[in-house]
Amino acid sequence: MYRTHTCGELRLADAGKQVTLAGWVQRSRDLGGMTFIDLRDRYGITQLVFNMETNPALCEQARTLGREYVIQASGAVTERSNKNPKLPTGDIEIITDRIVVLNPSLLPPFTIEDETDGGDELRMKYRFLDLRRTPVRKNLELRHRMTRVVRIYLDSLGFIEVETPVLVRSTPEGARDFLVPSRMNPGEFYALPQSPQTLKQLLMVAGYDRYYQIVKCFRDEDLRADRQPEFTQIDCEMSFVTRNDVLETFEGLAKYLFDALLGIRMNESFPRLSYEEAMEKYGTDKPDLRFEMRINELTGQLKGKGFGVFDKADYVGAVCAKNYADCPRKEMDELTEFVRKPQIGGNGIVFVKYNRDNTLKSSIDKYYSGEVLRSVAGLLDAVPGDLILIMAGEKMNTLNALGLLRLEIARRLGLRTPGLFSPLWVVDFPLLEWDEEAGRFFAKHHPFTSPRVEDIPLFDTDPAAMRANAYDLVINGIEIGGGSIRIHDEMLQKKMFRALGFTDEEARDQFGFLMHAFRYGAPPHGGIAFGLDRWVALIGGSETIRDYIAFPKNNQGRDMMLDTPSPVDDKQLRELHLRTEM
RNA sequence: GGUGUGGUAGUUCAGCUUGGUUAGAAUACCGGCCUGUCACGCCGGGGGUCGCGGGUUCGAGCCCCGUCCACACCGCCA
Repeated sequence: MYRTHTCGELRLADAGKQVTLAGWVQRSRDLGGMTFIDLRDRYGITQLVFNMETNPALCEQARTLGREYVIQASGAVTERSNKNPKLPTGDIEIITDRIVVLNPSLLPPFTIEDETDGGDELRMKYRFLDLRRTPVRKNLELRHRMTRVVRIYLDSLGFIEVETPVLVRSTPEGARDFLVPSRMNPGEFYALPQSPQTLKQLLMVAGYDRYYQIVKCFRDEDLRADRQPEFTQIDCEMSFVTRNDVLETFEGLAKYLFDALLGIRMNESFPRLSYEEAMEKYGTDKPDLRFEMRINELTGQLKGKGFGVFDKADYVGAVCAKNYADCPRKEMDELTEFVRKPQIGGNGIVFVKYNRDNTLKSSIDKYYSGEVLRSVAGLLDAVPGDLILIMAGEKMNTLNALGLLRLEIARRLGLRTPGLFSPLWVVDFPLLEWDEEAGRFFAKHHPFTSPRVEDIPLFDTDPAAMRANAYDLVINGIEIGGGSIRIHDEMLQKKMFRALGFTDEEARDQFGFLMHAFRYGAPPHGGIAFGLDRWVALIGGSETIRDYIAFPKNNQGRDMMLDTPSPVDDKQLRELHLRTEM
């Protein structure tokens, strides 16, 4: 037995016990006559003490221990004369009588502290050392508690977890697939699943009416702070349910999670916003509702009054920043620069200050009467002290720019309150999206999403106007999950594939297994999938999911620690029929 | 594919605006002193291909061009 206790559990009540601890040397303090060593493991830190007077040989040995040496120490738990209130074990120390070096350590390239001196790159390369740090460990512990809570909740509702294969069939729709060559089937490939979508639908056909799986998914697309090529979904599907059944079931999951992990009670029902409403009011399909600052359309009020920029515009809209009328010139310039960035593509901003003396001041005063501006202020619920920011241009571009401007102002004014969570459902997404480049429609969600029943006739007249039985859970401006009521009828599924430009043969080729299954009694069904990494990062207070993944990939999709992707032997390539010449 | 920021001691950074003596700080590391520290303290020390390549110049960490790498974002992500 290497240890009798962990480094985090001994208290004053344990004083007098003879114990053996094992762990890593966090730090040592050599005071000459005596030496202290902080011994660390997953559970905490316990102080070892060595005295030159009572045991000089051992004290000398303790001085030779370097950072991150793995040691075993035995001794008596003793009440400290100088207690450390910052440490749970700070009332006691171990008067050590024996140490064994289990393994020495090279000097770590960065400090193993809560606030490390190591940069991101180095920490990723030495992730096994970074994982020793308390903040990183706490992130993984949070992730563990979260998956546990998810399983408890879904199990209580009769969901069963079913594993689906990782080697599946490549599909043309959606993200780029990771491909796996088949040795036994020359020239043919498996694909890693982008999600278990069709498999869970087949489980519904099989009658497993409440399924879930905490499952790795793979997408070969460029990375972001909140996107990794392999990530984890909480994947769920139910049979004999309406959209409302699904939303209520998983609103329950969200509430249960926030309560269990953060002690936050969400008593109100989550607001439900249509996609159209979200776009009109917030300029995005994933609005941050921690603050208001809605977008208001002003096209009717401001267009056609002689101000060229607005007259030419397809759309004029504005947001009202509360208590921001004192915004200095420099900040107004920065905001203008912000919307003009190529990624945003705004033309500029017209600022209207609602001064505290009740006057309105803007650069467009000469084009608009006081009454017009005052009515605009009224429409925006502006009061003295507020700042109105107006943008104009093509409608969707301008809404998008106003949406980003809204977030930027909120960031500057500190309105995106950490620790506050504002969830909502966004519903009624468009079913299809026209792709100019490909010259055809693509499914906005995926090709198995059902259209709203009343919109089905539009398949033949106006596909772009069709709304889907799809929904997203959005919290604080982050898309946490999404799903839909699926198509369970072969004919409707065929119609959908035709709308996406598939011939019947192509559809049968790619998704024949699903369409075929629909002929054998497919129940009405629907479901949802949540991004576990994003959700745990949100709860942990970060927007970087890497912090919550034990071994993440970098921007280029590389694992810096394993140093992979990497070349492979010609022999392997030949076996896989990827190389024929010798 | 594109835009931006960065790359200088083991590490995190300053120095670059305005080119000019031996490239600094903190921390880590090493040595010495120290019996109640807990971010111990004090004294001393070692440590640099200024990412890489080219150019301008009497002279480049600093200016210019190219390139590689990291991070953030756009495209992309059903």
